[in-house]
Amino acid sequence: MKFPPVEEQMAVIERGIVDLVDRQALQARLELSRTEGRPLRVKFGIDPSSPDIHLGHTVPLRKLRDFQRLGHRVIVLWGTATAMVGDPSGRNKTRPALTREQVEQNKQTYRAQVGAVLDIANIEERENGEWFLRQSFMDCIALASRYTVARMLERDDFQKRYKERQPIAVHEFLYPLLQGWDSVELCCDIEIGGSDQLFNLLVGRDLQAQSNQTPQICLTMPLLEGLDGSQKMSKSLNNSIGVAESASQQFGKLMKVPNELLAKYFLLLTDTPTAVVEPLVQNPLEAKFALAAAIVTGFHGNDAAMAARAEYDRVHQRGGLPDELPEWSPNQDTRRTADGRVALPTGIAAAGLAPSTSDARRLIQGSGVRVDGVVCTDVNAAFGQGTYVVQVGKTRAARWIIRD
RNA sequence: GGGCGGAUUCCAGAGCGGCCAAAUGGACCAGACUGUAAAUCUGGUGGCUCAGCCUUCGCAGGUUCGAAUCCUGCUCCGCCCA
Repeated sequence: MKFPPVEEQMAVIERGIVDLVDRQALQARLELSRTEGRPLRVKFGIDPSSPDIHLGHTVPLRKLRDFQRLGHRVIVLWGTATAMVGDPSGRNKTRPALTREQVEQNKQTYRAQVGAVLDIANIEERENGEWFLRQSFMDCIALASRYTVARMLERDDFQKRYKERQPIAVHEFLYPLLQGWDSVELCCDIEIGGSDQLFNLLVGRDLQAQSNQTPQICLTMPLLEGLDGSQKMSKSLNNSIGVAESASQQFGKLMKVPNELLAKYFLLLTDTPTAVVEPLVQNPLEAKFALAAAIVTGFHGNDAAMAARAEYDRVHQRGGLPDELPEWSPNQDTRRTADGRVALPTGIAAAGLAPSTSDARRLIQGSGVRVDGVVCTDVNAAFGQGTYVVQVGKTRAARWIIRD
C-alpha cells in the first residue's frame, strides 16, 4: 500500500475541520502508517435513528471519503444498539426510544444513501449490536464504573439541561460510554464526528487508554446550518435537503440557501478550492447556481443537474410550469356546487395543493392562486367540464381534468 | 416518603370569569421587490356547505347565564427536603 506524503495527507484531512485532537499524534501516526504500509482505521458511527440522510450528514461522510481516497480503512459503525439509547448530544430533550425493527429498517435506507458519498464496496461495516446486544447487565455496570458523574456533568448539553430544569434520564449518561467502547472494540486510530460529538469522541480516548490501546485521534466537522440559516440541518426542523430527493427538489432548495452561508456550503459540500470560492461568492446568484449544480451533479449526474437548472429558470424566473404536472380529477366524494361544478377552494384542497379548503380560500384571497396563468381572487369561482391548470404559489400546480 | 410549582394552538410563551380561535416571537405559507425559492417589506396561519356555524387551551367531572381562566379527582413533568 502506497500513501501520499504526510504533508499532502494533512492538507486534505484538515480542510473544513473544527477540532483535531491532537494534530501531532495524527502526523506521527500517518508517518508510521506510511512506513509500515498499514492503512489507518477511521471510524464513523451512524445511529439509524431517522429514516433519511440529508446534506448535514454528508459533511463527515465526505471527510471519510477523503480518507478513503488517501488509502485508509473506513469503518462505518451502525449504532444498532446506541440508536436505542439515543444520543443526548446537542439535545434539550431525551430522544424517543426506537425499536429494533425501526432501527433495522432505517439502517437499510441509510445504507443506500451513504453509498451516494462513499465507495460502499470498499468500507468495513460493523454494528455495535455485535457486542452490546450480547452483554449482560453486569457488563453495563462495569462500563459505567469507568467514568464519574462529575465528568459527565461537565458536559455542556447536560449542564444546560440541568440548569434549565429539563429532564435527563440516567441512561443518557451511558451513551458516551457506549460510543467510546465501540472504539475499543474496533481498535480505532481515528474517529470522526460532528463538532457536537467532541465529548463522546474524547470518552473513547479514555476508554482506549484504560484498555491499553493508543488513544484514537478525534476529528470533528462543523455542523451544517439548514436552510433557515441558523439551526442545525435537521429533517424535523424542516430545513434540510435530503440525499434521496429529486434533482429539481435539491436544486430549488439549494437556491434557497441564505447568501451568508454560501461559502460554508461550498467548503463542506463540494471539492471546489477555496481560491475559486472566494471570488465566486461575491456574486451570490452565480455562486448559488454553481453550488446547486455541483451538489446535484454529485447525487444525480450532470444531465439531471442541467435539467434542474433549466426547470428552475423556467419556473422561477419566467413564472412557467414545473416539468411534472400532476393530474387531478374530481371523484364522487368531491363536493360540487348546485349546478354541478367544482368550487375552486374545494378542488385545491382535494387535489392536494393546500391542506384544507379554509387554507385554499386564504390563498385565493391573498392572490396566490392562478388558473390557466391568470390570478384568481374569487373565492366563489367554480369550474365545470374542461381542463384547467391550477397553480398555487410558484411550485405547486396541477392539471385539472373535469369530465363531468 | 414529605413540600412546592407547572401542563395553552407547529414550537416558545402571554392570557387568570365574558372584549379569546386566544397577545408576542420563531417557524411555515402567499404577495411585492431583486436575472437569488437570499435579504427586505406586506398579508396570512383550527375546521367548514364561510359576513354564519362547529371544534380547541393535559384528562374526567362540577360551579356559573357564561370557563383557557374558579372547584374536585386523575395523568404526566420539573424543583426542593429525606
